[in-house]
Amino acid sequence: MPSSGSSRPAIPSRVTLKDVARLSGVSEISVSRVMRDAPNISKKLRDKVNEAADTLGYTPNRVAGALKSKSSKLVAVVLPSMSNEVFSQVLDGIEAILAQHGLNAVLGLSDYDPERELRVIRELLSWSPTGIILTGLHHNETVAKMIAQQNIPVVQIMDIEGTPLQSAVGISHTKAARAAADYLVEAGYRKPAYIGAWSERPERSHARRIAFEIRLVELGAPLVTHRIAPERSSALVGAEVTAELIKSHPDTDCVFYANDDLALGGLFHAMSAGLSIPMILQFLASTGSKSGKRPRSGCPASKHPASKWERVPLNCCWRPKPRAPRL
Amino acid sequence: MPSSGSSRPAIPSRVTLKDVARLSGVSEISVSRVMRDAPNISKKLRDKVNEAADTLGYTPNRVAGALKSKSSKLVAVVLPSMSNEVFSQVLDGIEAILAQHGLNAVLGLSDYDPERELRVIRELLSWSPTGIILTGLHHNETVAKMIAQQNIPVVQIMDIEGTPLQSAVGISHTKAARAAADYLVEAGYRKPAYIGAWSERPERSHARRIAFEIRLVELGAPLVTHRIAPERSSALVGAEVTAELIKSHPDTDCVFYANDDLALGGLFHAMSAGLSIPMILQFLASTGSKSGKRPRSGCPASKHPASKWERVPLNCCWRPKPRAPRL
DNA sequence: CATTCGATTGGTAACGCTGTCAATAATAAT
DNA sequence: ATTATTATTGACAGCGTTACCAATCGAATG
Repeated sequence: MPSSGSSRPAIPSRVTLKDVARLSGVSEISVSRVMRDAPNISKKLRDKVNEAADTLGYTPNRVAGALKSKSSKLVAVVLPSMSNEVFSQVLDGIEAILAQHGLNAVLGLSDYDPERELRVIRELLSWSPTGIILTGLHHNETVAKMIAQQNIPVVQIMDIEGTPLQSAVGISHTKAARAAADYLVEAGYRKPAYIGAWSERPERSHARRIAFEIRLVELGAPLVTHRIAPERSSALVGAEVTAELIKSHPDTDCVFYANDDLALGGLFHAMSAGLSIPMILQFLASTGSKSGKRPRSGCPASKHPASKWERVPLNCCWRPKPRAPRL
Repeated sequence: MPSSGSSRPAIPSRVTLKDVARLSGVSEISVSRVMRDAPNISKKLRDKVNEAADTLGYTPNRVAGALKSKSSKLVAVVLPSMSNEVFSQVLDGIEAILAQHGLNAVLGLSDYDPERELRVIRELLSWSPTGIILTGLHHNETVAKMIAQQNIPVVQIMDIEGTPLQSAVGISHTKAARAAADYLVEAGYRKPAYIGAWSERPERSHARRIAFEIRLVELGAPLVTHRIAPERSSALVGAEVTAELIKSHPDTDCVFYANDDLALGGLFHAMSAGLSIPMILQFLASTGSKSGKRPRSGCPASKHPASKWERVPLNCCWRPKPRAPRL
């Protein structure tokens, strides 16, 4: 109990470093170091502090720490929306790894609106995150400048075709679409069609379709037709558009869907219309459990076997400090 | 540019209140008030400050604000996982409303593990969130105590059967299951089966099954059989279990699935096995676009028509201060 | 005209923690 | 033994903002 007034119940004001320091008879900074698991702490001190902290039920105040160190254990994650299954899986993966490093995700959704995305990024940056994850590679100058000011790592996901601000993790939508075209033609299909939705809003789907079409022409099996629904993608739209497409182009022998839910709808239509769907088994197989622990080699956050240490850029662990060059 | 050394490029250190105050010739606190859109600010002052802030490209440092005010514009959101479609939709909805109020979600995933949930909650609370959203009603004393210490609003979601810490938003899984039983029996089905997965890990599904079974007995159409797969739910599991169940109990005329992906798998199986599925259209219809703006009446964050104001508990807007009683 | 009350602005002191620098003990090197 | 190096601990000063209190100004009151 940090402060106990005698007159009345007293506000159980937050337990701070100071309280722990007082109880354990060491300096505040030492408590701070123990809590952060810094290197070069004697076991004796560590034990003393931990005991006091447990007794008081101390929880570090990350806000104060972030203010002083100008970097928090938060990672800004900016996604376009949660409606697309892809992004919930992405977020799941992000969170899993962040958690292993004691980091937390602060989420921002742009709803595919660049202006809104800008606002969201600005908002999230005001939390001094230790890094930021953006979706896509198309970000304007303002974004670049804002992020540069904070000097934090940026990872852009979902796309790798273009120039990333720093680093990009994703797939080449062009190559993916070409691979799909190759696969279909090799499998013997010659009358491919394409179904997209929401007017191809996320540019990535447009890039995919174009690459798909070009490759098909190269392979001598050009697209029979394509449909881009104006609505957002959904299983219902997928089913309806598929029905219409098959009806007006009965010679179509395969369909490339821009989205998983569109494909699902198409699948429903095909099944109920009695069409043969040779790939359904593959689909089912790929719908298997998405969970399971993903082991990941991280930096050894709590082991400091050697001598001199420094924070690594990600700020989540320590590494040996390079020996300073003598003059 | 807050500080520009003449000797070298100089670190473009963060633009702060002080810089804005200097440029606009007012006090720091006034700048702070303008940025927070506090009441009782003259238009002249507001304009001066805003202009200076724009010139400098000032962005408030939420971390500092949170430290001083002991409350941030973050809302802690603790969900079990992102693998279940339900939770990504829930998160989508949460984010949409929070964004309207200038709040941001900090995400924590418990992976259905109470111990891990505790860690995550502790972690998130260290950011002085302005509120916290938990999943389910079953939380132990420690959680209750930690939250009580911070004195913030708690919303528990997904379930309303039990005693919430403060408030709960969700459905009655018991009633839902009974309603499903009623519906099926009324629709003429008499040989119901049940399929669940992952050993009924989230207690809610267990509650649902029991209520379903009881109601079915009451209605004179007891469960033919049930299957609880040990693996996590997935379409593949749904398909396999359905196949097995139908084979061993061919008289089954309807199935209650614990999860949407299980049901999807069941649907696939049924379709490819040529079974009639009277409800597929309903399913398709319900898979429609999940997006769309959800209008919501919030508190008027930026209007202060009257005289004396104070922060409202949620800390996202102002309300008139009640007149202090005279002695 | 003096007084009151509310509207508007400013000054000061933290919030709780960690970066920086410094001091002391312990150990190894010469 | 003496010096160099490393391991370990501490003191101090803010980080950038806002709570709290005080001051000023104007208009309305009596």
